Amino acid sequence: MPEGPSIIILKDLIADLHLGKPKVLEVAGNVTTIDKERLLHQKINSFKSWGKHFLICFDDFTIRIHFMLFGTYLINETKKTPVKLGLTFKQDQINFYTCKVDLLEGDINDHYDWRSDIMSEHWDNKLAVKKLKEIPSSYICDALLDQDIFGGVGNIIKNEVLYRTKVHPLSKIEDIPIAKLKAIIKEAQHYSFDFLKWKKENTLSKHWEVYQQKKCTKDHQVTKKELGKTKRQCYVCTICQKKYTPK
DNA sequence: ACGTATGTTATCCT
DNA sequence: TAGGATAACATACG
Repeated sequence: MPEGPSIIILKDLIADLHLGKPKVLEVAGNVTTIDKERLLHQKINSFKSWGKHFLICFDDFTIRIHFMLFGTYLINETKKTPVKLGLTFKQDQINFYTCKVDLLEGDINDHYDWRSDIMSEHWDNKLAVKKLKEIPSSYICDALLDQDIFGGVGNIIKNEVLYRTKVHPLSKIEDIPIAKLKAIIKEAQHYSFDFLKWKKENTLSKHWEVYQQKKCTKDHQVTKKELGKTKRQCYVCTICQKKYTPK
C-alpha cells in the first residue's frame, strides 16, 4: 500500500465514485487521535494526496491518513479487522484499517509544499537539487527516502531508481556529479509514474530490475543488505552500480 | 508454515 | 544530550 503511487490509486478509485462534495453521514472506527464528531455531517471539499499521505479536506481542517507499512482501505466493503476510520456517504462508504489518522487545522496549503510531492504536477526538480546540496555528506539511499525531499518515494522506488541510474546506494551526495544527481531526481519521478501504471496493471513486481531480485537485468549477482543511516534493505548490483567516492 | 516487508515514530538505551 | 537500537502496528506474500 504505502508508496506515493499507491495513494494516487486510492484517489483515482474515489474519483471514480463521483462523490462530488459529499456530506459525511456516519463516522465509524476506533480511531483515538481525532474527535470523530468533528467530521459528522460535514462536507468534504476534496480528496488530495501528498507523498504517502491521503488527505480528506473539509472547510476548516483536513484528515490525514498514513497507511504506514500494513495499512489498507476498502470501498463499499468491510472486513473483520476493526475499522480505524469509516466514512459513510449517501451511496458509498470508505473504510480505513491499520493506519495513522491525524487532523490538520486550517488551510491544507499551509501544511504542505506540493513541489516536494513526487506524484504532484507541482513537483520541482530544482528544489530537490537544492535540498540535496544542503545535505552533502548524506548517502543517496537515505536522501531518496527523505520525505521532505522526495515525498512519496519508498524503498522499492529507491532501489529501482538507483539501479536504473547505475548508482551505488552508499555514494555520498557530495561525490555524485551534478548531472548524475539530476538524473536520479528525474528518474525518481519517472519511475514513480511507471510504478503507478504497472501497479494498476498488477504487473509491478514483473518490472522489478533489482528489488527482490537475485540477478540484475544483465544476469549479474544482486546483493541484499541494510545500508545507510536508514538501514533499509538495499538491493545492489555492484557491477552495474557505481559507488562514487571522494576525488 | 514461516520469515519477511512498500513506513514511521515513541521509547529506551548508551 | 545526541544518537542509535528496538518495538510497535497487523497483513499479505512467496
